[in-house]
Amino acid sequence: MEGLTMRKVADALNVQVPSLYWHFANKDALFEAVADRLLEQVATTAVAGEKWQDTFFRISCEVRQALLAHRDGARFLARTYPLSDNVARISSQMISSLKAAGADDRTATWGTFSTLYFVIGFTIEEQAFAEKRPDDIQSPDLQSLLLRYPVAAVAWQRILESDADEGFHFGLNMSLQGLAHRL
Amino acid sequence: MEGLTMRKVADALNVQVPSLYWHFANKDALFEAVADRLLEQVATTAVAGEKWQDTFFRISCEVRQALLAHRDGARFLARTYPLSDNVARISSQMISSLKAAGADDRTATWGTFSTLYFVIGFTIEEQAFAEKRPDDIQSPDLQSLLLRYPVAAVAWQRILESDADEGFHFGLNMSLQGLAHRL
DNA sequence: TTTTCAATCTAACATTGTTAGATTACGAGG
DNA sequence: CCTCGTAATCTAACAATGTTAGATTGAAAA
Repeated sequence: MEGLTMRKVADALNVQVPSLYWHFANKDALFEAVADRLLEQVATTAVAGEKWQDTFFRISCEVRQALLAHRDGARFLARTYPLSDNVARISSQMISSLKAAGADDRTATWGTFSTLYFVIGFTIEEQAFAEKRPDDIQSPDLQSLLLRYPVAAVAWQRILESDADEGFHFGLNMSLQGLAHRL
Repeated sequence: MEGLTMRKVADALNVQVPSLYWHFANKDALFEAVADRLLEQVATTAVAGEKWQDTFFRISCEVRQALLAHRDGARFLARTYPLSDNVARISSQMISSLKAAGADDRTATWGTFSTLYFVIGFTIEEQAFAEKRPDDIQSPDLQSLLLRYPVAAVAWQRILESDADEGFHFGLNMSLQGLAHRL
């Protein structure tokens, strides 16, 4: 993320840097557009008659995969609150599927966004962890930390050894069950 | 976040810039330390005999408040995966409270971190939204977006008008109920 | 008194985001 | 065919940033 500079973008486009400022007000605006592009292929087709749990599960996985597909993808999305076409389309599909199952406005809205907040939060940490250099993992500071917090040490070992999908599916199903409890 | 430069840190400490590099390898390392400091006051006292739901609720609120207390607090935390004292203490308390209620290792670990992922994801968006300039809210582009996605428009209006606490409590209780379903 | 070393300093460098203003390309109107 | 306007790019430069090399301080240890 720190490596994506206006000059590198311009080089990739075979163009000089100031030309970018004709199309985007500043670097933030360009980054916002980049972040939004990540979600372009998510929830492009609505599946008729699908159970809301399946809709939520499918779209959540799509969002996660879309963010994982590019380095720092999740952090790009977290930079700005996106009131964009893509976010509107994605959230509309989720909200509609909940309403079709009888949810009221409040439950549909917060149920949808709470689920998305988990997805984003999880993927940020997943990606930050995946890009973490492994030499930090075995530093003496960390070893002493594990000794002082044995409960956390066990949890971290589990996180290290297990598939990331497992944690994601656990948390996602947890959210869905909590949401089902409201319906 | 973009405004926090090494020079401003040095100025605030009445010190020249290169002195900072004696204490931190680079800007990233300093930022990591800053992010960790945000969580210093969270979960400092364990409440004996507390129900795990109350522990989760209390610590989650403390984390959110700690991040909201400083500009871009949540984004600072999201920059790096923190294997720190503070995170170990916080997660240990949550995991222990779940195990005391009979949860197995897997449920305790992923239940704790899934809840924290929601807290972080929610707070990132809450903070990004709060610092968004209001002139963007009424742009013609956004107005056309609301017309094209009426379902999302209703949801956004609800989010705009409602207290942020309401959404946070909804999502948090949703997670806790989903987690209770596993026990 | 000398030595050592943690901590700070001065000076400089390459890179970054951004702006001002000149230049090109090209379709519309006379 | 010429002219004009404007979308889009360019050249040149600026201030600010992260970072490093190497000199200097100050005080505790030998």
